[in-house]
Amino acid sequence: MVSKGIRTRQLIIDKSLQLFSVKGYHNTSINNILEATSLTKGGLYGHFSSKEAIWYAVYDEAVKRWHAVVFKGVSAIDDPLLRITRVIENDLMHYLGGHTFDGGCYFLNSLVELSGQSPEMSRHMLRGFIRFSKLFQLWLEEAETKKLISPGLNYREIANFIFISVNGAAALYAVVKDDTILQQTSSQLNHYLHQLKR
Amino acid sequence: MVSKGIRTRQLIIDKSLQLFSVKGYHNTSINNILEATSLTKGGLYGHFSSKEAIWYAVYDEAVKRWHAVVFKGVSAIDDPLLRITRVIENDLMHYLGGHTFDGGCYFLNSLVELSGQSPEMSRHMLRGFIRFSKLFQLWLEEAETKKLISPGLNYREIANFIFISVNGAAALYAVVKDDTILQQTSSQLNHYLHQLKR
DNA sequence: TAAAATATACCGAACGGTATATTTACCATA
DNA sequence: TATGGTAAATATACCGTTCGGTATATTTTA
Repeated sequence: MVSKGIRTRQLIIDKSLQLFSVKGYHNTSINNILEATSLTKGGLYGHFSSKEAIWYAVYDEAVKRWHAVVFKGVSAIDDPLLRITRVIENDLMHYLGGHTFDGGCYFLNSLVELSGQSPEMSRHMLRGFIRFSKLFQLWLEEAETKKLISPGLNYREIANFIFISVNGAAALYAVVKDDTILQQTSSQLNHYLHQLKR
Repeated sequence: MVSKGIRTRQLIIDKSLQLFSVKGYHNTSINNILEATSLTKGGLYGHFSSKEAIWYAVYDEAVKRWHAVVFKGVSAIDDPLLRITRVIENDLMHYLGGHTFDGGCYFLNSLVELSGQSPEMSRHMLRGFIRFSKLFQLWLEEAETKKLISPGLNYREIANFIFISVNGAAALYAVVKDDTILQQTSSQLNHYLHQLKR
């Protein structure tokens, strides 16, 4: 049995994650978190030294959940292009469409909210984004060596474009809350990837 | 000479627009606006009944400025596909890249921040987005009747995809602050549009 | 000089955070 | 298996500050 402290800490992270992704970081108050967790200040500040410390813990948790959804069944796929297709579909249909987080995409929300505010938190997220984009690049290069796509393409540009489109879809989906947005984006990116083939 | 009241009102809008787009709505306080405008509460609340009222006025002003940049020289273009290309380029290179607003794209920032918060403000923005997307659809239909693109395409899907990609680029550009993001997105969307041609 | 514009002083509430008191969980020992 | 001691976990009460907003006084404009 995991200790009570650990369980409470996880509860704070879980509830804060939902609150941050729905209301945003600044507009979520410590009191909101206390209400959601049925804790009091003592119970919370015994686990985290500040609101910002909660955010970092929440970020790690969010990455974990996102990763579990988006990379499900990917490693078993041989074709690097199919891997990309699968990741895009997982991200759009299962991560976003499956409402992994209530308020849409925690990462995009945090990114937009904090990009003009906290350089440190922004850089923290940016590193994650770049890693994601780099993975696409890697798979595209693998596709070229396997002669699956036309040679001489700009992989960084393509990878960034995919990443950008998926995030743009997340932004729009958060407002319209219409699954066709996700399906359409998935379909469009499929076509896009298909044109890269030789 | 325009009256002093009108000038002050405009000053409040101008400064708030910059603050909102950099810090976000919730994290911009009335005091921040007072500092930026060198006003006091009386001077501000004589022009606006609430912080939210300021937001709506700021939104209108932002639309006006965005419109002026994005549709510059567009009406003179006959080819509907070239009009789309031009709008995309204006949006990416001149609106975003020209730093029309200090903190990136005021619309995307507001959308993401308020989508889980204020249904009314969200709907207000959504209407603008839909109008923008509908314009692309209109131009795509025009392109079809002029036999410039392959028939039977899903214009709503294509229009949304363009819109999504441009907004995704805005999100990423706000953090990386690297113009190549804009150039790459522009280039990718150009290729994308090119493939629609018959 | 009347009206419009702005400043001043203040409101209750909520903010993030802390110091201290109290309760609860857990494990060694009986 | 029961119990006592102790550290971990949580609650309570409070801090100074800032929040959006208002009522009223003063100044400036026209």
